[in-house]
Amino acid sequence: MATIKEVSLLARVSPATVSRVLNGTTPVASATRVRVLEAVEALQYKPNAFARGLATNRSGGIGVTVNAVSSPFFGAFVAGVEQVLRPAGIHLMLSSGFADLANERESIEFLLERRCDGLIVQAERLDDGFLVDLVRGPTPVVIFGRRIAEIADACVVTDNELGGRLATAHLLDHGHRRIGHVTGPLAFPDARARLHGYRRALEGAGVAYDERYVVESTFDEEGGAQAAVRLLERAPELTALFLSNDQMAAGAMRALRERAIEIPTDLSIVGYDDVFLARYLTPALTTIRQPLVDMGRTAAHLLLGRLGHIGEEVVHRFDPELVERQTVARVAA
Amino acid sequence: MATIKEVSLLARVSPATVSRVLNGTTPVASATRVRVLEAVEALQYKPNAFARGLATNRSGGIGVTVNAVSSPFFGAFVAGVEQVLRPAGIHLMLSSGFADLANERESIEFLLERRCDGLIVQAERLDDGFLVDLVRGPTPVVIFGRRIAEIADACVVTDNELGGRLATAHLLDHGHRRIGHVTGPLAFPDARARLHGYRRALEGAGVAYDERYVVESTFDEEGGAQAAVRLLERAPELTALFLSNDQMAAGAMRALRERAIEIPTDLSIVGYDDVFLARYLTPALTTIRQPLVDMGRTAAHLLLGRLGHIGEEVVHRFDPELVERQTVARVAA
DNA sequence: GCCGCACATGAAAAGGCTTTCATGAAAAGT
DNA sequence: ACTTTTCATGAAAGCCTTTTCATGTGCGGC
Repeated sequence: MATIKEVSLLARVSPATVSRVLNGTTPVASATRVRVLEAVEALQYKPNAFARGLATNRSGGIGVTVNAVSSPFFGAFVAGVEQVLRPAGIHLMLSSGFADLANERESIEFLLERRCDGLIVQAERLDDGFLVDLVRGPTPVVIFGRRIAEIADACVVTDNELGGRLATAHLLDHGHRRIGHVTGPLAFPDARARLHGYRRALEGAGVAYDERYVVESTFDEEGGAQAAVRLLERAPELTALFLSNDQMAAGAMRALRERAIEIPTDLSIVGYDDVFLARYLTPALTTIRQPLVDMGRTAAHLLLGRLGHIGEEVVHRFDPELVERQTVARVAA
Repeated sequence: MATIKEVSLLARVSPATVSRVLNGTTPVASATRVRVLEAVEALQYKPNAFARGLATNRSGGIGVTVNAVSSPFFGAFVAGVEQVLRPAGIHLMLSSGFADLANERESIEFLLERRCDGLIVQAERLDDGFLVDLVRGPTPVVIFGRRIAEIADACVVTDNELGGRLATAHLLDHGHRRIGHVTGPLAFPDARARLHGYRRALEGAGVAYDERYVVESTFDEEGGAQAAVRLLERAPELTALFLSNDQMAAGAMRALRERAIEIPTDLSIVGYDDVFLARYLTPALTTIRQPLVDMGRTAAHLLLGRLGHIGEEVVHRFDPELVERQTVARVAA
């Protein structure tokens, strides 16, 4: 593989000049510039990323941590990130935290050691303090999917409370008054915000919040199934259920079907996330969509800004929206 | 950030010795070793990846290209890869090709320029010749999901023909004789192999292959929907359909439901891939599963082997298996 | 027609690590 | 006890860029 020196020899200039041509740092006489470019072409010269990194202390790569590469979220989000970073010549270094505290921390340290120029972090378990320190540290960081007040302008989030309100309001609009809610683990801010939105929507409609109608569970199918069953045993008068994510909703739907509860005739359901599968459930799931691709793009733009590239104006908080499908029925008022 | 020199000063040794301790390249007297390690600890020293790369010409990272990060495939596969690479201290550099020829080539070149130590490539569009050259080039490469005879030991694949046979045999076993097949674009070797399996299974069961029963389409829902409709118009006597992937099957199911064709009563369906959504379709889709996580792990192991790490014995060709759910009904013989 | 300037370019240092080669001390052999 | 070998360690070169500083050329201004 050719080095800058060989190029400089062929072009009869110094290595410094080659560097200048390639990086555009200093004007170079156009005659010499062409000579250099020809030499580069002839030798198929590609700058050595290590040497460049050593000299500039920048890597041209940014790190991305996600809770789980295999989560359905992840794909759309990373696709968005890549869409903007790739044209900027920046590559992605990937590491997943598998929703485990130690692992998430390790992922980040791993990436940091690799001296990436910036970091996009989607963390579920790490506490706010850690993230605040991280953002205030030397490496530019943007936090995805979590809003932390002290570092709000490093965060790209959706308004989970709004989402919770939308979901609940949709049910209220359809005449439901006894609406249950299965939250995710309340350790997750997302789950808390959605719950809060649920509560506010109810109160806004003059429906009293009843804590018997709320149950906390895990963010997976099994969690949704069990919680739904438990909730209906405890409060059979419920006419609708809002679940804190689509997987949970899917689990609930299955469990209820097994118990011969018709959806939406007997019970209406709203999920959250508009994950791929929502469309495929039967009946198709009414849910709340987060604009993941856009959020990925935004996170990337934000990071570019922090890296000193010309920053676009950027929205930090995205509004989720309701996607109406077939799991909500109207109920007599 | 501390450098090796500062460590060496603190430990009262030369930088060379520090390097030796850290890399274990040369034995070091245990007394000095402890001193060095203590100094490393005290200064929180992390070797500079650039300098190291420059000196060794290795990056400690491997590149992964996939056709689309957002494909449901991708997550499971990458998770497998990461499971083995991460403990080896190797990081992933990611680039997606978006199933576009120019893009795929570019992805690979991008990664190569970044001097990654190895490459795991899942390419859909690139021709065999390119991949052969790539594998024979200086950088270790393993090819995922595609078998090329000349470089078979760099390939990790499933036996798509076997998969096609399994799907078809399952239908035959259930008494079906008039079985349609919607193939993916025949430009894809996977699609060809599945078709071939379908054909062999039929012939093995003494059922004549009828090309009116086969239609080529795209690997997405729309493709599946249109092809299924077309096929049934052309050959209403069909009692079963084997589709070359799950997305297609999902599309077909939806289109058929709209035409009041009951599944599996009126028509049985088998998909391929056992993508996440297969479980969630109603009725749940009977399909062929590929062990993606295992394949990812294997690809990673294989690459490690080529990188000179102790290589585990490795299986290159995985057997897919049938996952029986609810879209196949028995038919009177 | 001379001085000072701008401008293009080169020389060289710096960046942090690995690795080869050399050296000195200790261990083994006679 | 003296030479030979082994072993631990240090000195220094090399990896390839970028970037600062210096130099030389040609030009405009007086």
